[in-house]
Amino acid sequence: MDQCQEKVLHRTQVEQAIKNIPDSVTLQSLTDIFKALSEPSRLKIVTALATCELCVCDLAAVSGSSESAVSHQLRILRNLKIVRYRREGKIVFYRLDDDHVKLLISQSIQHVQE
Amino acid sequence: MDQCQEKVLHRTQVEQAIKNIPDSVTLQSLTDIFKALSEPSRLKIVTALATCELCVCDLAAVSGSSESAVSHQLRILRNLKIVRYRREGKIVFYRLDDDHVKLLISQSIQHVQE
DNA sequence: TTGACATATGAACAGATGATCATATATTAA
DNA sequence: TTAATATATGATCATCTGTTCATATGTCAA
Repeated sequence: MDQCQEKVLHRTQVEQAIKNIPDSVTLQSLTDIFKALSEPSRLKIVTALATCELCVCDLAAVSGSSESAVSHQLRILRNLKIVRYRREGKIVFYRLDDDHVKLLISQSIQHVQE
Repeated sequence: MDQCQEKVLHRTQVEQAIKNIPDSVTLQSLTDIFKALSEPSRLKIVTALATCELCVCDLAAVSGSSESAVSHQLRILRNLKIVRYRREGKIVFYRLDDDHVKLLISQSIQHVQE
C-alpha cells in the first residue's frame, strides 16, 4: 500500500528497524516456540519435563488435566521438535528434545522475577 | 479427580516434576510474555523496537499492517509492560520498557538457529 | 484371541483472538 | 473554533485453539 509508504515519518529509523527484523524462517521458528510456551498447560508440561522424562499419565497428573488433553498438547510439542518420546511396552515416555528450551525457560524466569 | 491420582505411575518423578513447575504468578508472567511474542505482528513490532524508538506510523510501515491493528497490538504490549511510550506533540513514540525482552529474543534466536 | 491398559486421534463445541471499520480523542495550526 | 493529523478504541466478524467425548490404535497378559 503506497499510503503507508508515504506516511513513514522517520525513514532512517524505519529502514534500520526493518533490517533488524529476523528473516521469515527465523521469525516463524521464534513464533512457533513462543506459541508453544504461551499456554499454561503446555508450559507446565515442558517445565515438568525439564526435570526428567515422564509418561503421559504422569504428565496428566502433573499438569492437572486429562490424559487426552495432554496427549493432544504433546502432539503439538512433538511436531515442533520440543519433545521426543520412546515407547516402553504400553507406556510412552516423553522428554525434552534438547536443552535449548530448558535454558530458554530458566532465562525467562530470571527475566520475569526481576 | 482421584482417578488421576490413582493412575500416577512414577510417583517420585511426578513429585519432583511438580516441584519444578513455577508458582502460578511466575507461570502467568511467563505465558504472558511468551504469548506476547508468539504472534508475528507483535514479534515484528518488538524486534523493530529493539533498534530504536518508533512512532505508530513507523511501526505500521515496519510490520506491514494497518495503524489501527498496530495500535491494538501496542495496547497489549503496553499492558504487559513490554513497551512504554512518550508523546511528542501529535506523535507517540514507543520503545521497549527495558532490555529484558531484547535479551530474551536474541537468546531465542540463537536457540532456533542452531 | 480376548480383555485390560496406555496412548492417540478425530469431531464438535466453546472461548479466545486478530483484523477491519467506524468513531473517538488528542494535538497543533490556521 | 475549525480543520487536519496521529493515535486510540469499541464493535463486529472470521478464524484459531484447547478441551471434551467417543473411538481407534498399540501392547501385553491370560
